[in-house]
Amino acid sequence: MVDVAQDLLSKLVVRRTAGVTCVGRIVEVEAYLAAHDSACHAYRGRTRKNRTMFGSPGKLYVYPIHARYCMNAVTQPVGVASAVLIRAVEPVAGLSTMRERRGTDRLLDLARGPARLCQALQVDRRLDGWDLTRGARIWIAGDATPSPRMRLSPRIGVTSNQSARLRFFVDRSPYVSGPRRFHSQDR
DNA sequence: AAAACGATCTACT
DNA sequence: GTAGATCGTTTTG
Repeated sequence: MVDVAQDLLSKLVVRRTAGVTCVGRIVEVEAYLAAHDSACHAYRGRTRKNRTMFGSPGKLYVYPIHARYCMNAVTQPVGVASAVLIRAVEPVAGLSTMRERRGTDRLLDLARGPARLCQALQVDRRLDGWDLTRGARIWIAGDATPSPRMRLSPRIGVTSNQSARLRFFVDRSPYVSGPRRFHSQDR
């Protein structure tokens, strides 16, 4: 699970909408660990809102927060409600479209933050439950980029289980949201 | 039907 | 660094 989160770092999120393809390199993620993690949306059991997390792996879990949306990849077998929150990507392609959607020209503000990147990639709740392995609309792609140096820290914005270091981010990337200080070892 | 709640963002010192 | 805005969704009466 943690290894899945770490493996997502430096992979690409590809988002295809009518006539436009936007791509971002993942530079920051957080892991949420089902039953053992009081900060996980699924901690208190299955509901309509978190049902995607309880489903099969490889699905997109989109949830609303503070009038915005954030996206996760479901990672574990059916019934184990773990997911990886994608917190920030480095814009790689489709930048002009991302600027339009975000309403800013500032490169660093395009996709630095979980709700910002959803806005830049035009992801909302209609994509909740989408199959990321389908290779359409939105999916994850690898590339030949060598594994970056990775840092760990507590997760951002959670009010419980703050001692867990389940935030992973690319060392020295300017596209990481929140504090870039780290509390632990690299990979 | 009303109120409360955020895994946040923006603008401003 | 932080106060205030924000609004879709869930929870409560």
